[in-house]
Amino acid sequence: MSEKSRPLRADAARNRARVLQVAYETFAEEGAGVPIDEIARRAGVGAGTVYRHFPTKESLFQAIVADRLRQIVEWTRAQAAADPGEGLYAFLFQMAEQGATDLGLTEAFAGSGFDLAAALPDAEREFTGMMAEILAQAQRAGTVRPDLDTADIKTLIVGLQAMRRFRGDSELMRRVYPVIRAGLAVPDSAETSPRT
Amino acid sequence: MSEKSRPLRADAARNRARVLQVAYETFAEEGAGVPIDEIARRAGVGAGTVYRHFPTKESLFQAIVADRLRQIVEWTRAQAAADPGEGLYAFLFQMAEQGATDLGLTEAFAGSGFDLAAALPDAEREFTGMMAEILAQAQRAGTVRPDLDTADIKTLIVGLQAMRRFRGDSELMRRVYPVIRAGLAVPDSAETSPRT
DNA sequence: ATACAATCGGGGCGCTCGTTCCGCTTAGGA
DNA sequence: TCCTAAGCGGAACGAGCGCCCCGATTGTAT
Repeated sequence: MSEKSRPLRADAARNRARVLQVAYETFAEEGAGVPIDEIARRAGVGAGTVYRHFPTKESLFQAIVADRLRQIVEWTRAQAAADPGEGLYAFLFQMAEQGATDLGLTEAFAGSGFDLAAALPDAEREFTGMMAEILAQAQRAGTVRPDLDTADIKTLIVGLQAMRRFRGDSELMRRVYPVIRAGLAVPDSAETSPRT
Repeated sequence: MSEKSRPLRADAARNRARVLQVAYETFAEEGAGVPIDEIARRAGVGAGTVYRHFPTKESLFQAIVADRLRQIVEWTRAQAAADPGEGLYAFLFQMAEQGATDLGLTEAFAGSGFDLAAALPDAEREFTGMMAEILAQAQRAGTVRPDLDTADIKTLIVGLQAMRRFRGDSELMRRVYPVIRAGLAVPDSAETSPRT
């Protein structure tokens, strides 16, 4: 519908790109709660300039999250193509690491005052579709227990990101990741859970 | 130092108790971000009354978290005494369920703008001590892998609470809890983690 | 019943933050 | 170079919220 109606003046295009870049970094560092003024200041523009390009703070945040999701889908597909059995694990632990570096994405994922599926239905659909693919791949390869679906994976991502954010350093990798990995592996015998 | 300097008037004592109770429920429902006015309204008092009993919003929140931690320590010790091997799991999944019902506690635990150890050093110490006990118990009983410490358990709690909050219903129990349980169990062979 | 101090309530101050407005600046075609 | 409209910045507005203040109220000792 609203393609490039007019070519956008050179300085305006420059500012828009700069705002996007700075907003990405700032949301990653500070989360969705950061004031627009802070983003404007870091970008070296006035608040009005931000609002000319993005009608609300929410829309700016959404634009960045959508872009981020697209990057992750692309990265993950490449990983899964290289090693189908490991793709799901690579994806999972990559998402966990995002918890340490990208607070905005983590919040968007955990649904802290932001409904991903409602705000970005297309991006969410593609993301979930990609998850379904690599999960099925891993299950076919026998590296992940078969009684899990994409909703479970999403839940684990939210948990892993929270853990990663809680623990600042890579201790998480050395201790908790193996626990999760062991939990996701196909159980040896018939029983899925030891008790109850 | 500041014991009961004076007996506190009857209506004042009543209001104080009412504020505490209502604040507990409100923080649990809405999280630490809820306005003091909302708590005052629900308690049927003025905002000034809240501030006479608790000098800051933060101090009210702390009082409630401290109380909550004490309850959990007590409950968990009883569970662990009944079944040493299961105590750690009972504790872990109980904490996860708190994620669904007590947002305030979850935030305090995850450190969302609240440093538990700094704000309530005594309560935090007792809580961590209790965790060390039941973890050692479970490891002695052979139900939990030995290469984990209390920091790992805290990390898992943060993750589990985030997951429980993300998923509204008890699906979590049926799918994700067994994964965590399987991950925490003592590995069959020598290897702790399959790869890398 | 009376008096007085403890307590109460809620309006108000000060600050933060999202969003808007408008007079000034400047890109870029003629 | 000149003109015009696109674009700019940041002051300002309104809403939300923590916390304080003070005149009105009420428990309680006498």
